Amino acid sequence: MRDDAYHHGDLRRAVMAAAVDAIAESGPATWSLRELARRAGVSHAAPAHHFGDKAGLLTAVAAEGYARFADALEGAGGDFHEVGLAYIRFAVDYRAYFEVMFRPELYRADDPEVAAARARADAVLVRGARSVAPDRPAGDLTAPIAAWSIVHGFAELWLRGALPAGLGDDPVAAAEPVIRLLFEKRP
Amino acid sequence: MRDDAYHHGDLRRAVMAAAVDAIAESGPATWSLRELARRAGVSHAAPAHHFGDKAGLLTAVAAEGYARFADALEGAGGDFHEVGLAYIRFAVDYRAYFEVMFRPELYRADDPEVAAARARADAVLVRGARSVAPDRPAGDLTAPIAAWSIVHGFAELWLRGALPAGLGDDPVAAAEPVIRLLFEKRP
DNA sequence: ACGCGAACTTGTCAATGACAAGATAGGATC
DNA sequence: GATCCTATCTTGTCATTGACAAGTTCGCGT
Repeated sequence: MRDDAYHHGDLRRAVMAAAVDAIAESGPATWSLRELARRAGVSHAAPAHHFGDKAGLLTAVAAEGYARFADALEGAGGDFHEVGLAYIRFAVDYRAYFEVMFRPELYRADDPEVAAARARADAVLVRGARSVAPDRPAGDLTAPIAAWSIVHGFAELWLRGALPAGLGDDPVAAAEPVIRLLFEKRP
Repeated sequence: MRDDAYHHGDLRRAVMAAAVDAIAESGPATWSLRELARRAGVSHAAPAHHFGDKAGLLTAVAAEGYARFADALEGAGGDFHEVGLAYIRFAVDYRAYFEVMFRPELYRADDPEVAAARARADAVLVRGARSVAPDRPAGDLTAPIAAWSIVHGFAELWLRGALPAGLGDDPVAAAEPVIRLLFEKRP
């Protein structure tokens, strides 16, 4: 509100945004709470009030990440081909969230808000992955796991810069034929 | 050698082993150089002599990891089905190495020793992955990337504990049908 | 015997995460 | 309008850490 405000106005959101920026720039371990506080123009202990400690901040990031992730997957349609592309698009567009989400040692994975959003995302994956191999029995998790693995692996490898050059700069386009390989009709 | 030895004897190896243990226990960020020094019974600055700084130690871990990784893949036979299972077996058995290797922001990825071992592993992957879709032209990277993605994704998800229960406790056995799904003959 | 370099120690500094205790604002209640 | 009250933020402090500098010890070659 005011420049010299004792109350920042929306410190929680400001610190989270700064954290996401910092993580996207250089990973989830190169910044400090104190640096985020400086960026937000508050004292070094102000973030602790909202998040408790560093793990608390990362828990909040993971919770928001899983919520956005579930939204993205739910909005992608029932076919896994599209769910898979949405998975990869999320990983690239919301890289910071994605990197935190799949590093449970960084935050409190048993946080109820995190668990709920994560369950929502998992449901989309299991449901959508049936289309990979519709002939398999319902209890067989082979196809969902194969589908999940291939999109997750592609996303991780892309983010790490491990994939060979020559794929272009659009990860979703590059992933499209890769995912299709798993979907091709079988005899 | 001697208990009160000024020279530890093999500090480099001792610190590396302690680091690998610590990383396997609780990730690549929860320990400190000083703690490793304490475990090895040396002063807080002794590790720096061998590794320079923390990134130097992690670079050494990554280099040794990639070397062992390349050995494991090369010894798995030419068929990608077996290479893929070896990939997953390595990720689980040498979890600490694997987790560092695929986190280039933690170490100096341009280190020549790292780059050489990594190139060796990449070669096995590209060569072996041809068997996934032998009908594709040689320059087409779709099949290698699909194969790499599915095993890497499975390994990551397994390590993170993200996969549903009910798969048993043997990741290699659990991965076997998943990988086969990608290999099934197509019309 | 001697030097010389590698291996390790001691000492120090700024930065950090965590915590405790105090200050302030802005609304609720009377 | 005065008073309280609670969320929000500050100031101050402590142990720990990574990094660096300078000194010490060892063992090997000559």
